[in-house]
Amino acid sequence: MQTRLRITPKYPFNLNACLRSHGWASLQPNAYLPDKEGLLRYEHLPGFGVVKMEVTQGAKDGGQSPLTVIVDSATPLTADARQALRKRVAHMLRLDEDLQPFYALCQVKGRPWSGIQPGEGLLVRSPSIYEDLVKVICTTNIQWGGTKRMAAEFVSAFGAPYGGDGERAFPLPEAVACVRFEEFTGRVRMGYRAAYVYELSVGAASGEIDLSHASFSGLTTEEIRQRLKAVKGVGDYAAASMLMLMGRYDFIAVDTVFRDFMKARYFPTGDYSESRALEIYQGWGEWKYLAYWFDMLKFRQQA
DNA sequence: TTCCAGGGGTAGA
DNA sequence: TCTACCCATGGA
Repeated sequence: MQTRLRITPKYPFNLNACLRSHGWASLQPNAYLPDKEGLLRYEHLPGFGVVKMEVTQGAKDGGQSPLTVIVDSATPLTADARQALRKRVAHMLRLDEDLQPFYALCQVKGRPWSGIQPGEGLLVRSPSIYEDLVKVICTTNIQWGGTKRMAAEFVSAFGAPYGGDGERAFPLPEAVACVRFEEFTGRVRMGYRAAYVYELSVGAASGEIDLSHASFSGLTTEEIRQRLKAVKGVGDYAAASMLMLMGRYDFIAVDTVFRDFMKARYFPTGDYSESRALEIYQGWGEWKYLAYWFDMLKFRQQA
């Protein structure tokens, strides 16, 4: 059963540029479709089931060209499922996020930021905070290939299946919480991160850890940061990454990617220090992460 | 074989 | 608040 949904972006948006700008689009249950310049994902809609969806955009240069979502499901999409899916796609692609103040500041700051096309390079995220938290924990102290492997194993071991070909949606915390820790570590090789992901899943399933979007709305960035850091396995890097995914750009996630870029762009003589590196983006206020992110994207494009 | 990766928790100062 | 030390796992 196939359904086509059409979503017109409220602001300029370039799907392909967003999918290619960082790795989130290729972490299971997501996959980047290079030939279609689109996104494939298996999504679990509670009360309905698991669907397969492909998101593409008509115009290659983005703009406000409509997005097409082709949804495959075992039974016809209900009105509720259709609405839930629209909401999730919009959230994943940040279609409702107003970045006009950031783009205006970019024009003031000049190169390379003034060269940013609105809607390019935005960071794709997951429909749920739980999924992003698990994935961010799986980026810590490991190479990208390891993160992809862990996401794939986690989905394969605990995700709800779509059809019979092995494709699965991202697991719900309840699916993890209902097995013992020994079984969890036996099915997914996450190393010492396993304890963090398991504890997070048990807490989210029991309601002890509230990861609903609503529970974070209205909080200051610092309040959200403190809540995130209360999760075991989440330190400064992971909290900053999560804040970015949640649309708060006040903090920069300092990791090897940040350090390597800063050394290449601003400290080629080897006098790098973290505090001096962070000072460079101090004037960007609530847009520091995006300033750094686009600085890096433009630097890479140039290289 | 050794090092270290898109770090974080903990103990001790 | 800062620093050492330890943490599983796999790629280089």
